[in-house]
Amino acid sequence: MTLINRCNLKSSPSSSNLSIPRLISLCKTLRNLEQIHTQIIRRGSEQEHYLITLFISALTSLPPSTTTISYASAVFDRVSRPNIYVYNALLKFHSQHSSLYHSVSVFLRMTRLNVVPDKYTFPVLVKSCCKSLALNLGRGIHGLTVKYGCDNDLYVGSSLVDFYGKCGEIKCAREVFDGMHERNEVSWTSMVVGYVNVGDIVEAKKVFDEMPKRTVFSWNIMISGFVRFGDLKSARKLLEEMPDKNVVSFTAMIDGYAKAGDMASARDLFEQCPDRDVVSWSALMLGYVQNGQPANAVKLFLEMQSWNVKPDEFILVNLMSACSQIGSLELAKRVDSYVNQQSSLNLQEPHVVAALVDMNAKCGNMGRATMLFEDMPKRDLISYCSMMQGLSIHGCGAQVVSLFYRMINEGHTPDGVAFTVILTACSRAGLVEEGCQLFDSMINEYSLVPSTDHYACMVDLLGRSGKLRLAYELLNSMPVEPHAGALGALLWACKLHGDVELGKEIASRLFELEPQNASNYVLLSDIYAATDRWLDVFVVRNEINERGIQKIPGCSWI
DNA sequence: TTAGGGTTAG
Repeated sequence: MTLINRCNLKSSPSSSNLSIPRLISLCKTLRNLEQIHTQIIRRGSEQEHYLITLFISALTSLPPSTTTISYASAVFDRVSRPNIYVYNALLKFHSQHSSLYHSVSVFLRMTRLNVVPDKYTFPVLVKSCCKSLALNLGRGIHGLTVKYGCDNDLYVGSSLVDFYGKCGEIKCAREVFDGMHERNEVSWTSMVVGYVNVGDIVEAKKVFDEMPKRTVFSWNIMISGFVRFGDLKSARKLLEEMPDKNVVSFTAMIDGYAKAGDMASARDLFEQCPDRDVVSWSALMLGYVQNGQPANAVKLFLEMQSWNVKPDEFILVNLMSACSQIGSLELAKRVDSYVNQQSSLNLQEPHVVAALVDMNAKCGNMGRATMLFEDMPKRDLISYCSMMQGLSIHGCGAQVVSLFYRMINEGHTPDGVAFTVILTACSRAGLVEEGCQLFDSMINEYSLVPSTDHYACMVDLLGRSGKLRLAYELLNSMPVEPHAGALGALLWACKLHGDVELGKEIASRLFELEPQNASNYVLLSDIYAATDRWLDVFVVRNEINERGIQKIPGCSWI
């Protein structure tokens, strides 16, 4: 039965137009709207601005898809002389569903046809610029608000404050904000968002404190602002003071505790959280994954299912990461088949496939990982990195290198992460020449600045292959102080190749950097022991005891 | 005539 029949509304051309707005307001799906559209055409109402405005607005509230974009444009294009309402409805549609290009071309078309933009035109246009961080275009539009006399409007002002703040132009945001004739909670909140965005948490708090009226939005932005800059104490204080906390407020705080590694507090707050949604479950689960508690992440997933919360792709990616950490092939198989049963999810999403590839590779099912990777209709940088990483941990260095070049040939530009993966693979497989060439191309061809991790990879690569002096020179040529990882890699190499003198020097630098890390002392004592320097062994061991350093007992999974 | 606006989170 169609919507028309269900509503028991006549569809004859003589019936009043009022029935169509009523029908449009009842539409929940694209299919419903298509039925109404048929009615509009049948009644010859395609030129009625009122109806078309309502129709495009209804399309705007549907979930985004390529079908709705072409549909909205097609409906609009049939109107011979659209008025400002129709234009504004289409602009709003584009600001939410499609690219800045669409919005701008609609705007240009309307001004060319002498349709004068009004105070409703600019907020949506500014929002489109904001989404793309199109600063110069936004500035131009700001100028046009003045030209068309809309700059004193509350909504235009608020959208500009938001726009400048999000683009990092905080001075411009403040200027617009200070010049506003009238402000409401949204204008104030946008100002707070701007300061949080540029990292000026002090000024953000000042504006927040000055706000005449705070909303749940403004409280939540301030809490997540403190969380973002690691000030958990202030965030928690605000959460306690907040009158009507919602799930977002709690989730921001849970996120903060999880990032700080305080999973006990995160869990505690999660228990107190009202109306927990999939985002709050996800925040806690990600915390468990990132803090090396994969078993708790899996347990939480099972708990979530008993609460009948539908997992989304973030939850499943977390579940797969947890599974990768556990490394159980049995669990991986179950999770793999579970994920594949989730028909509501887009399994072609690159990051979902990347997680599946990663999980299978880390749990020892390289066959399945390869199949998933090769079956992808389109491979992106992330999926390539997952596959290369998988091959790398299985020691297939040569395959990683050829995959890396295949990735480039497919038109992807390697980033810092991709180079970390490839350099690690070269190091593991002893591919010294390839590694050096790649490190060189990273700097000279791709203009990337190597991070301390990249240097650590190279030091490891050179060190393992016995080129200790080269590794040492590279270490000293680093523009920033090498971190413990790079020094530690060289110390290992010294042990491997029995270089006592270099080992001594590197160890002393490491002792300064991490005086309480027992493994550095043990490594140095091993280096001495290998060359029968037992007195030195004694001195180092003694130092461990004197400094009260706790040795972590060795353990094995085997 | 009727119609339309801006701010939060993995």
